[in-house]
Amino acid sequence: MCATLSSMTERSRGSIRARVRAELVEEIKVVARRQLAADGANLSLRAIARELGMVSSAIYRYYASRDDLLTALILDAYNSLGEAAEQADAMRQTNATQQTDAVHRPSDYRARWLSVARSIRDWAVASPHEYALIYGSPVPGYVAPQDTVLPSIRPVVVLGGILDEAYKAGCLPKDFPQPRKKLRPLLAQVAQGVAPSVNEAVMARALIAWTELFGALSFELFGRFKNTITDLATWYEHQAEEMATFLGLPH
Amino acid sequence: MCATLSSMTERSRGSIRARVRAELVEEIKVVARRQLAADGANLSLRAIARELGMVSSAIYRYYASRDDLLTALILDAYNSLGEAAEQADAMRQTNATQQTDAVHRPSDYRARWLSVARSIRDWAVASPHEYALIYGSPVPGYVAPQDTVLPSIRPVVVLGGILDEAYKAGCLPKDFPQPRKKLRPLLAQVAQGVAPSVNEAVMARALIAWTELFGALSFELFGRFKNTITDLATWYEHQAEEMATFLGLPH
DNA sequence: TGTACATCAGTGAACGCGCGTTCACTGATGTAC
DNA sequence: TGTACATCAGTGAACGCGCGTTCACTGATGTAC
Repeated sequence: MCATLSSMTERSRGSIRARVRAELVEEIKVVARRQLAADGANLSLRAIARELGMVSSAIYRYYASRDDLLTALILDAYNSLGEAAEQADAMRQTNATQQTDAVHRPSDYRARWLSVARSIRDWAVASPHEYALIYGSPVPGYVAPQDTVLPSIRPVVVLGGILDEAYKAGCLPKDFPQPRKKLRPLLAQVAQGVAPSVNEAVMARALIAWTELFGALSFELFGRFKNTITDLATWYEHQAEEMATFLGLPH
Repeated sequence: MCATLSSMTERSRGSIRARVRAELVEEIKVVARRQLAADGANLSLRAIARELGMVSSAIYRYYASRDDLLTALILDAYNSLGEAAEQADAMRQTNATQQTDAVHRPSDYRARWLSVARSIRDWAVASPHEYALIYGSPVPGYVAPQDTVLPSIRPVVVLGGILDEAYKAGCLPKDFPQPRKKLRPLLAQVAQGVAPSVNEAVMARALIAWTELFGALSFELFGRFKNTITDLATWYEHQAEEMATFLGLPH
């Protein structure tokens, strides 16, 4: 592994080329994201190439097709949202730990829930077109490959983790209304991947809360609240709190 | 108003032409709707003309532009959903009235809520592309004209009406958590147009329930529950019930 | 250190297709006297 | 009832533009001896 100087030079030159390539791979996505803003998901390789001062066929050195580029954008969006949620929770968690010396107070779970919910909206408001890409109407003719599944559930995993811990700590009610029998095995399976110790009733409410938050973001970002609810940040905060209460997260 | 025979003949011939015209105005929309299914909101006048066996410029006898046609489709979608909701409520209401001779039982409001919620999903599942048109990501470059606003709130008005009556009949709790001060005037204004007698706290929960239901439909129709929740009808029903409870609608 | 070869980024032309919209026109249907 | 005129649906060509993708190519960068 210990390279000679000359081969080091060669390698670093090699890695320069690789780095330039990686930079262009990124820059194409940056330009593509900017185009999403103007034209929705109908992105045009030719327009991207134009903006980069390249010939349209040059894009094919970096992405095999338009759909490939779209997949890359979708993956990025999922991961960037997932990261935002994970970081928000990690920060909130360490803060809480510092304060009480690793003993969790019941109210921590609610604070973490709210903090993650907030981070999700912050991300969505900052990147509305990426939000539309992953949570808006599906792009006609485009089929998401299988490897978008894991990145796509990262935020659910974060929220699920909070509820899982809260449940294990005995901080969630156990008397939520039971969903119908038909639903229980389905909910149990979802719980297994997201909040393994939680029962079906809590899982059902978790999904409902999750659905509500994303419904709220879609309404906000797709302009359904124009001229009615104008203070959308406060309104979202209120919803996140109502949903925390709906889940039985203690104050 | 009593026309002579000859002028009758002329008029009926005239109205035949008008009827043929009206039929084509409709048929263009029918074909356009079918295309929405295949290509999303990027509908193509040329493709529509092709399917109708016309030349592309002939469409302009019926719609001034592509955007005009899109507006017509959006208006139709809103009205068709609005009608479905209104009818569902009207039917449920007359049934209940027949049974108890115009005296409303407290449980009627919950039944009406559930019935309208169900009708909204039924409509959405039957017309997924029209749903995407009005509740999916906005079409880039397209601005909805002002006259879509009224049709677009018809379902909210139906649900609002149910809550308004329930509230007046004293069937809804009055101790819901107060939203923050900042939100109250906004909520009061929404209530004024939809459920005038209801207070801000109930209005807030109504909006949350509404948001949840539409979030659920978007998740379902945009394929976010693939391979997880498979019995989507039952799952929606459960959500509608949880939201009815969230609103305090009595059993 | 220098030379011969391989890799790879980017070019430019082409293929074959799509689109919305305008415009002068033909010919049928409807109207007024 | 019959004729002269106006309305209107639909045509076909054209304008001016867009697109994704392929392919043979040039020339620079990197690699192996």
